[in-house]
Amino acid sequence: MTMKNFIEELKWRGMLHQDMPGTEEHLLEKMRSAYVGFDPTADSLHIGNLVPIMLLAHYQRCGHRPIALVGGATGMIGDPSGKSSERNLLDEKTLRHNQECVKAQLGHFLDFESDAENAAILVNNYDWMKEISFLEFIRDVGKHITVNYMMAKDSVKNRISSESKEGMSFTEFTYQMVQGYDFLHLYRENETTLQMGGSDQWGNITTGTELIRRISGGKGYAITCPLITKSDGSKFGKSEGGNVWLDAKRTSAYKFYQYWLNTSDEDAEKYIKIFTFLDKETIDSLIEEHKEAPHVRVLQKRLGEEVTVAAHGKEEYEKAIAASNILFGKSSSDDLKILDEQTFLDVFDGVPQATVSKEDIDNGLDMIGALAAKTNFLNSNSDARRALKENAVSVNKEKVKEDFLITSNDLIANKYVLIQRGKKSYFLLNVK
RNA sequence: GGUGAGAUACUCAAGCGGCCAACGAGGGCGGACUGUAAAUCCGCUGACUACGUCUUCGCAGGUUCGAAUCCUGCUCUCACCA
Repeated sequence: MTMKNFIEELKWRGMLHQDMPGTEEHLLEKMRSAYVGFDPTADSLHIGNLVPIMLLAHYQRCGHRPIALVGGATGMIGDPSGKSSERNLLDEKTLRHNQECVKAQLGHFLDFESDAENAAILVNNYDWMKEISFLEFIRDVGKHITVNYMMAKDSVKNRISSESKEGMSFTEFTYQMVQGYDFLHLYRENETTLQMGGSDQWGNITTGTELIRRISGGKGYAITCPLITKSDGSKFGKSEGGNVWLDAKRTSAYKFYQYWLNTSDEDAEKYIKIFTFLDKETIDSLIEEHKEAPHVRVLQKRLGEEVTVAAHGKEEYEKAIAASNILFGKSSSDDLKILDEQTFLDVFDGVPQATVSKEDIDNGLDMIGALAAKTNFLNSNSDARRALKENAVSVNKEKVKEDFLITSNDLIANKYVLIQRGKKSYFLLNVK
């Protein structure tokens, strides 16, 4: 089996931040195993985790074996990297639950199932860490690393010195040892010779290679990828609602797709290389196409498609497209009325709702009542009047005036009325 | 403890007896334009039974036909001096 040059691949995709000398040659020799750690602090990964996931996925496509390590043990300690304060600890039951969820999500990107030589493996460091006693650990592992070495790491320095008043517990100080031990363990058990991670993980990873060298006399390698930024300076992976999660229950496929679609032009060029498996020629021609007609947003659309299909599947992606067309396209009230109830609810998932009685509708519901008096969608009747005067209000996608009355003719699926203020705020009237 | 300055809407900040629901800026919202972007332009931004009425300018009283504006007390903030 010939290996595709993984380092080469990372370079043109802009995913290589640092690599340990000799890594490229090491990977070209034959199939190697590499791992990335995932933190099971929640029952879902978010798109911030997507970069390390893609590292593994690209790695597998280059012919190597990816290992996803769920940090059951390390998650109990908390990584001090980039954290200014002590972290809360999770109990074992929560961790186990989270691990199961994370595992399912990784399956969308990595091939765990096939019997190919380089099928992905999932491991949990709790499984080996729980057997080790404290005495054993400090004698067999701790003996090999000096405190001086550990103190020199940025993650530790930042917390102990300078303006940080919080200090750092012994537990967090130990973190790098525990993570380092993972590498040693995988090196011994699975012939894992490479650890990858975000650039903030460099310090932790090198503690691992150090342990491998000192204890086993072997050689471990390291690759880090840059932290993903957004050109406008805001944080990647956050929308108004908080994190963008991979779990559809937390972030609907529609919102997930929208997040990618709203990427700025500049970022889209970067992201399409990182978050999709498209080859260089395809991406180059897409970028070319995008430059000629930026308003068509081919880059954003393709990016959204690739990532959404990967994370949620083709069907969910198509629903997201349909929803997007309804919300942002030139859809009319007729388009809305065709929708079945379930699709309708999916599209307007998370939109504020209020219930009004059937009689109100039969008598004809005036717009002040629909917007404020009976529903509290807007803060006050004045606000409602203002919105109407501004020509901002639509019922079922059609602009209405102050004297409009909602009647049973306006019901969608016989029980809903869609009200809008402006382009972006939607309200759903539920008729009972 | 002493002296001085201040407290105005989401934020900053005018106003210092009637023309004040309160200038202006930022923010927010809406409209036009547009690519579901950026920039730009325009409008709105206390409430209500709405050409009018009511409640708001730290809190409580008072003077006056009339107070955010003047007086008294209180609370808090800031600056300077002990």
